[in-house]
Amino acid sequence: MLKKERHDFIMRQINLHNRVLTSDLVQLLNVSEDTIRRDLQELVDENLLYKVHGGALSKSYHSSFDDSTVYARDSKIAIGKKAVQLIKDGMVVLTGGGTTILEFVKRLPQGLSATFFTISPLVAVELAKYNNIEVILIGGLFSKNSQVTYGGQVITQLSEIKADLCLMGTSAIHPDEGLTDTYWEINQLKKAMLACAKKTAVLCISEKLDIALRLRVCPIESISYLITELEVGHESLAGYRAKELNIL
Amino acid sequence: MLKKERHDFIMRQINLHNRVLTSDLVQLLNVSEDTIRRDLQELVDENLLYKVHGGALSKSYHSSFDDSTVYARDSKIAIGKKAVQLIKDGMVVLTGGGTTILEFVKRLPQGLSATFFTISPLVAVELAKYNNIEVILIGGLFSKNSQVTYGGQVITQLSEIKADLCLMGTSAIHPDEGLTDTYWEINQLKKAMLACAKKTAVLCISEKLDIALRLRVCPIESISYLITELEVGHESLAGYRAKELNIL
DNA sequence: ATCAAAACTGCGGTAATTTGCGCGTTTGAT
DNA sequence: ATCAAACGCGCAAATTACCGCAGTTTTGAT
Repeated sequence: MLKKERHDFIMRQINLHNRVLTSDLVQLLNVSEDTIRRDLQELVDENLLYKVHGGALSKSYHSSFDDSTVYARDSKIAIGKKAVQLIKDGMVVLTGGGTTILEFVKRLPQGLSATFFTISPLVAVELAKYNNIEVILIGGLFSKNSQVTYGGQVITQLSEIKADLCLMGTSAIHPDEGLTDTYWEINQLKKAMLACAKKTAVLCISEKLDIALRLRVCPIESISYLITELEVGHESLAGYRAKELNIL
Repeated sequence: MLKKERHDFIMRQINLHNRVLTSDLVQLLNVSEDTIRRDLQELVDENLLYKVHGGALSKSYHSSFDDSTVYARDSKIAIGKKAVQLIKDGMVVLTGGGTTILEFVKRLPQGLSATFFTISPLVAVELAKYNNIEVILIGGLFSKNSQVTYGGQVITQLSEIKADLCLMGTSAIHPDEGLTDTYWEINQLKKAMLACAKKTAVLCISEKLDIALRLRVCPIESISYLITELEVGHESLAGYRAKELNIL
C-alpha cells in the first residue's frame, strides 16, 4: 500500500470516527507502529489532525461547539451509557431522534454488529461511523422542529419493520398517564414505533419525569425500560418502580 | 508498443483500480522503470493523475475522500451560487448529496417556496432551515461512504416522483463518455434520479472534468445544465459546449 | 530516397524516500 | 511510586527517484 493511500485511509477513519488509535491502524494497515506514527506526524504537519498519546483526533471535532451547547449534556451522556448496555450483537434496533439518542449512539462500542433503523438523519450520520452497523434511514416528510421524518409514509414503512428494541427520547412521562406528547404527528409516529418493536426503552432526563401533556402515546405498561441519569434507587423514580418496568 | 498505447494502458489501469504501482507497470508493459516514470510524469503534466512515491493514483479517487475541511470550498461556493439561479418558486427539486450540493443549499434565498426531495440527510437538515421549503427525505439503506441513502427502496421511491429539476454532484464527467461513476449502487441511484426529473443539472468542480470512470451513468446529452466554477467561455469547457448543453 | 533534427529508450551512478528495529525516554493509570 | 504502553530518535537496508548520456527510432523537409 502506498503512503498516500495510507494517509487517505487514516483521514477517512478520522473523518468517520473523529478519532483513531495508533494500535488499530497498525492492525488495519499491517505496518509497523513507527510508520503509523510517522504518517500521523506528517498529517499533523499538513494541519489535518491533532495527534495525542495513543492516536489522533479530528480537527473539526474540537472546533465544533455543537456538543457543548447541548442542554443537560452530562445527564444525556450518562443516559446514553446506560442505554448502550441494552444493545447486543445481531440486534435490530429502531431509534427516534433527539440529542439524548445522539449521545447514546456516540457511545456504542466500535465493533458492534447490528442493524439500526432510524427516523433521524443526524442519528443516521452518526451511526454510519460504525463499520459493522447497517443503517436504514426511514424516509418521508422532514420535520423542521423535531429534525426527524414523519407522516404517512414513515408510518407505513414502520409497519413493515420488526425490531428487537425501540429507543426513543421523550417529551414527558408520568406514572399514571404514561408517555404523552404535544404534536399530533409526533404522537402518531411514536405509536407506530412502539408497535413495531418487541421492547421499548425510553430515554428521559429527570426533569421530564412526572409530566403529562395533551396527547397520549401509550400507557406506562407498554414501556420495557426507563433510562434516566438518576441512580436506580433514586426516590424520584418510586412511582415508576411500582409499575414494574425495568429502570436503569 | 507505442508511447500512446502505454499511456492509454496506464490510464485504463488507473480508472479501473484507482491506483497503479510503477513496478507492476514495468512488468506488464515490459519497459524500464525510467520509461514508466517518464510516462507517469507526462500524464501528470496532462493533469490526468497524481504521482506518488511508488506509483500513481487516480485524481477522482483522491477527491472522493473529502478532507474535513471541505476540499476546494471556494469553487463549490461559486458553483452553488450559479445553481441557485435555476430555482424558481413552486418548483419540485430533487437533489443528491455531497459538499457541493450543500453549498448550493446554503445559498438559497430565504423566502423561497418550493418542494425538495433529497437522498442526503445532511442536505435535508440544511434545507429544514428554510420555512417555506417542504423537505422530503427519501429513505433506505444509508451509505457510509457517500452519506446518502441508496438501494432498491430508494429507487422505488424515486420512481414515484416527478421533479422539475434534479441537481446532482458528480464523480467524473467527460465530453464523450458522459457521466460516469465507480460504484454500482451509486450508479444505479443516479440513473434513477435522472429518470424522474424533467431536467438535470450537474454540479462539477473543474478538476473532475474530462475524466471517465468505470461505470456509465448517462451520455452527456441527458444532461440539461453543466455548472462549474469556471467562466462560461473558459477553454476547458469547449468540448462540452459542442454538445449543446447549457453551461453556467 | 536521404539526411539532420527531434524524440524515445535503456543504462549507470547517485540522491532521496521509505520502512523496520533497537533503545532510552515520556506518559498515564493504578 | 511503579510499570507497561506509547513515544521519538538515529541507524541501516531496501526501494524508488532523478540526472546525464549514448544508441536507436521516428519525424519532416528537401
